[in-house]
Amino acid sequence: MSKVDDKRLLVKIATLYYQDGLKQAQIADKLRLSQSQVSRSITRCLKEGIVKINVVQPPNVFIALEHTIQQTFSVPNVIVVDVEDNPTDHTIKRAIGSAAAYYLENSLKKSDLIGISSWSDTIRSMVDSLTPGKIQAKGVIQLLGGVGHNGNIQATILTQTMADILSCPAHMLPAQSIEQSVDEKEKLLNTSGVSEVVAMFDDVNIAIVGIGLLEPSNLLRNSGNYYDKTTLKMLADRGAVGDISLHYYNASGVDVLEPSENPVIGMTLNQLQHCEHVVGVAGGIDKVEAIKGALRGGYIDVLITDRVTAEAIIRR
Amino acid sequence: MSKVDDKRLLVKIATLYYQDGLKQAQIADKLRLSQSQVSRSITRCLKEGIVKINVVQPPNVFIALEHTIQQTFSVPNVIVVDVEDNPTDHTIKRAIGSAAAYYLENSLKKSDLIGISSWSDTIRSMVDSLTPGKIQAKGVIQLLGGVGHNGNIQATILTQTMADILSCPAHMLPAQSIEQSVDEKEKLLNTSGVSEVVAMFDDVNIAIVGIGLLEPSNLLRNSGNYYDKTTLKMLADRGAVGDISLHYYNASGVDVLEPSENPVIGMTLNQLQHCEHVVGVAGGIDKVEAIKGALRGGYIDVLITDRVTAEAIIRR
DNA sequence: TTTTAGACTGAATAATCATTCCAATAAAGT
DNA sequence: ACTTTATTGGAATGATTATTCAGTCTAAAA
Repeated sequence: MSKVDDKRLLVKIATLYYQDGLKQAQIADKLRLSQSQVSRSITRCLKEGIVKINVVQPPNVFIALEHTIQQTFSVPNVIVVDVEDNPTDHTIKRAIGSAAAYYLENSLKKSDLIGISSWSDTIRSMVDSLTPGKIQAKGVIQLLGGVGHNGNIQATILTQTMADILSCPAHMLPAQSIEQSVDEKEKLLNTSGVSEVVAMFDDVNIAIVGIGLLEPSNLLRNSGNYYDKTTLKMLADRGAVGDISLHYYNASGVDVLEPSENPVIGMTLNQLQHCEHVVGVAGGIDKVEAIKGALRGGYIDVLITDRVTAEAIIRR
Repeated sequence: MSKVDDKRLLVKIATLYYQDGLKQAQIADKLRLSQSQVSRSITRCLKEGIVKINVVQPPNVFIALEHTIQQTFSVPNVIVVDVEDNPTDHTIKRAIGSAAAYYLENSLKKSDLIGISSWSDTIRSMVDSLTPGKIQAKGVIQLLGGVGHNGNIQATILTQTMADILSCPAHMLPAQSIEQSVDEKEKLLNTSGVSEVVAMFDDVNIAIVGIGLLEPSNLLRNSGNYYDKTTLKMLADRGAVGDISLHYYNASGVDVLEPSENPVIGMTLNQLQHCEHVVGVAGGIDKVEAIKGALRGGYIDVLITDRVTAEAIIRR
């Protein structure tokens, strides 16, 4: 059989298969071949470029960018949303929040126990974008203390709102974010109300976390729940580039504090690494190094960010 | 939630499946979906044209056939595509459309102004096979009126779709195909909207035209844009064997109507002869005489047809 | 409000496809 | 001429994908 005839046969098979939608068995029957031959021929068509499959990339969808980040940092999934070229902080948070809401609404299972790190504007924006009643969860649990001594209840409200939207119980963490001392923390960890919630951390399926800078976010600053200048200086000296739930890590993603020196009540970085599914939401040029650190630390399973930040992440 | 997010997910799934070769189960796992969802999404991608599968007809399989037609009719180029022995009309149109798309994608320059005669199933099929974003053009212009009195906008849509695929402006011809009378036509030719477009006909580099029978095509019949019985009879009496853009010619390829009796707004046969590059797409045994006429008239620079029709063309 | 039709979902299963295995044949080397 | 090695074909099998089904939810209609 000549090479041309061979090729013609391949084209014929490919046409019948892809254009006419025949099953391999039908084609085999028609052309007096075995089904396996047809299967092999189709494979060959793909390899030899007789059949071309292309995925049309609509503008403002950035699969390639996502792919690059996934490869570079070994993150299972990255979602990049479109923003204009000089986005405001607010625009970014809205875009990411909306994408995160979409992601959650399409992937949440009723049996999921969701943990949220409550001091993030982006997560707040996500909650705003969620459609109440559309999906359910098993529960929402606060991954970081949020009842400030100065009567701040923002974080609690966020958790409760989300639980309402998902028609499930909310589990609050009745503690400050940062306790006075490690001793204080230990004591609190043994009080009822705190201990039950902390014990649930290991059951959290999905953790939704923001990624923060050394500089505290607006929400945090207003709450008074953040480290004092001296400690911040110390963290900076140890190379901290960002935080997740107030646990600071360096450029390689390593926690800069020993457990014994950490006064924060909340899910630890170590626990996060063992959590089944961690969704990290963060965007903005200033957060690039913080995000990279989080990725390197292997804390994130899905990164949701904006185009401009994503482009900055892959630039060295 | 938003349409963009929805599409983004589809594109991502399609990319992972077709480009990265992941199994549906792996994708489901990665994106936290069920395998069924992934399968259904892929089907949707195919249906919505997010994924395009093209079977490339290897060129020059029928060199002898092509060569004979070129010699016999002095056509610069003939492309013959393979079809089975008793092809359905639909099969033929798809095969030719796909070959035409391939031809276009490999020969179009960014500076080309493309004219399409909009009432052809084959051209529609070609447009379906084009991959959006793969190539660009300067513009797409409608060579034949397409706004029917009965609200028909098919032709307009085809032009617009093609322009979108080629990322270029579309130039519509806001007129019916066949006007009430020659007077009516003259009047319309002077209205703005029509005159600008008609003036561009001479700048068209590449005209893509179907070749029609005296009997109107399905598309035309449905639109109501065709001659009445009496006129058709008259055309037949004058020996009309086929048409290009509703301009009818006889077996020798000579226009059967004087300019003064022609109520059609669109590129004339004379203009077509002077057009740099005319691609004629047509197939089917019933079209043999119409195709021969078009070839004899010297209207076609590239004929794209199917094997069975080609064989019939060279049989006397 | 209740009803009904339609649209989704995921689990299970049916259908389809890819691959393995082995025998047969052909090509190349000794 | 006779191995040896490579290639090919097809049945059986294992893997993957599409579809069905039963249940849930939504939204329109009564």
